[in-house]
Amino acid sequence: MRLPKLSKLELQIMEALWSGGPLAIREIQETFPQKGRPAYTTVQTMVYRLEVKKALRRARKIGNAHIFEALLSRDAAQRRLVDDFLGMFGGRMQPVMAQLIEAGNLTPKDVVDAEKLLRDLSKKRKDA
Amino acid sequence: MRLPKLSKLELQIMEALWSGGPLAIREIQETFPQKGRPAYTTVQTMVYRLEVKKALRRARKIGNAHIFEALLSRDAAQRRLVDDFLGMFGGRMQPVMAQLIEAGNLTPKDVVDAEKLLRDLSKKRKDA
DNA sequence: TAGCATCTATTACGATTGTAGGTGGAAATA
DNA sequence: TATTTCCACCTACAATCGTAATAGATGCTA
Repeated sequence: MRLPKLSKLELQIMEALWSGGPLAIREIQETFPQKGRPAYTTVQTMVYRLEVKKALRRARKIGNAHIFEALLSRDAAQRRLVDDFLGMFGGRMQPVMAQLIEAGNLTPKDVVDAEKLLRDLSKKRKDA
Repeated sequence: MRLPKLSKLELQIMEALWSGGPLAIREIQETFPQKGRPAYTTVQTMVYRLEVKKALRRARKIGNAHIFEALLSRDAAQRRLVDDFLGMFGGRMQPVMAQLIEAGNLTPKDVVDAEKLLRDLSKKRKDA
């Protein structure tokens, strides 16, 4: 399981750790908007499961509370996400782009940004 | 359940109907590559579940075999897919594009195609 | 120190997904 | 017609996910 598959809720928990550094369960729970915030033990369960998947680990303890930190990087998790998503489209990029554009998810600005990113990237690769 | 969520296998079954027209279970099963092809009854189970979700229906009968046809359009299904996917990224397009580019899934040609699509689309919208 | 608040650890349960076996009936074929 | 093949329908089961309750341990506070 080199790149574990994470569900949406698991992703949200990882996001808390990625952007907020090592956190306790309670702190992770509080990163969710009050409206519809999952119960403490729900977050706890998911954290334990993420631990089993080696996506995070117990870094240290404060009082009797464990502090968890991400093991899996945001980038790796998102790579897996993208791969699965492309798999849903038969691995072909074209229909994905078409869908994004048709549905209005992809704006002209996004495309311009993408071009710039591509340019920067190919430059970096040449330099390296 | 206006736009039902479909799993990967369900998607593949729908894909068979979208591209192959109304089909019997056996025919759907045979659209899968021999290597790793799911059992007949596996396909059957998924078809029944898609029926419950109103993603397809029994169109007619040939002999004692039912012929199924898609009710849900490919476009609608993919829209749902994209929405869920974006939801995983917090609904922001930017990190998605960044990820696609970093991972090499999005090539310069894809971006050029995207531009053309965007132009055509804005033209069509103006005309309409 | 007694009690309240907070954590941990364990257990449970329904829904969804992928997987498929078994049984009985219908159709094609020998 | 007898037999083989195919199909429909029902049932089952393990894994994952979201949800959370409960019980027991620990730590803070009056």
